[in-house]
Amino acid sequence: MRDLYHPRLEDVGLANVFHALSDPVRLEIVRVLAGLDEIPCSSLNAGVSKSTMSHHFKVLREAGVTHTRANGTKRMISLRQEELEGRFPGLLHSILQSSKAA
Amino acid sequence: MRDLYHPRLEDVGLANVFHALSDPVRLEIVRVLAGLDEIPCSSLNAGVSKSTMSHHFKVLREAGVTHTRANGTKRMISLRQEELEGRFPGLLHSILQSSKAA
DNA sequence: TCGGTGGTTCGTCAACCGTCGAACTAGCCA
DNA sequence: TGGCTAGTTCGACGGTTGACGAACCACCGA
Repeated sequence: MRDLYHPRLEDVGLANVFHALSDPVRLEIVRVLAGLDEIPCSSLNAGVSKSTMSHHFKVLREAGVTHTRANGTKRMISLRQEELEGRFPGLLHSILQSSKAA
Repeated sequence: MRDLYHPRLEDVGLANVFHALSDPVRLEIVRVLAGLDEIPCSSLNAGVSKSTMSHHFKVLREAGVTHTRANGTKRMISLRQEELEGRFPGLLHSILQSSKAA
């Protein structure tokens, strides 16, 4: 397993974040992650294969949306909530509100 | 020229909106449109060909983000600001804030 | 009626996306 | 060591995207 690249949030563009959120599977991941602190990747299941999930985790991570950390054989994933708030104030909150409504 | 399809906003998913905003050209269009009431399409120029602009206008329109209306030989385009606010409260505002910051 | 203007549509292209299964890797525990 | 579990990587696939130019269409004004 390679190194886990996490971009600095100041290097992330808004369009990149939107791209990461433009897939229903990834949007659902973010929705579930909200509020929770840090959960193992394995506890997320969107009905797609694990290689596909791995791909989606990578997209979210490289867009600066999530943080992933190795913990034994597991990966712990979390939202970069505070950092996102600093970079794009109010955005995440309204996304979560909107996804709740939809 | 065909009819201009505008979806009902209740039929639009959040992922569709994000997809529409995941392209820098379209994000810029939305940014310019914000605050302005209604402007002719021709006054927007993002450095791409007019067929490409037409394509982007269509994507935004079909994602429920903008409204387009024929006016003589011109097309008038506007943000569906109030409707979007009703469907996804706070979202557009934070998008505009974030795009201003970025 | 004819030309110009403003947009759309079409066909094409290369690039990218989401998905999968198969193969692989890394850590844990017996 | 050997097997189990969790996840990544790779290669392939079918579909979508963003871009362009060429052709077309609709309206306006002369």
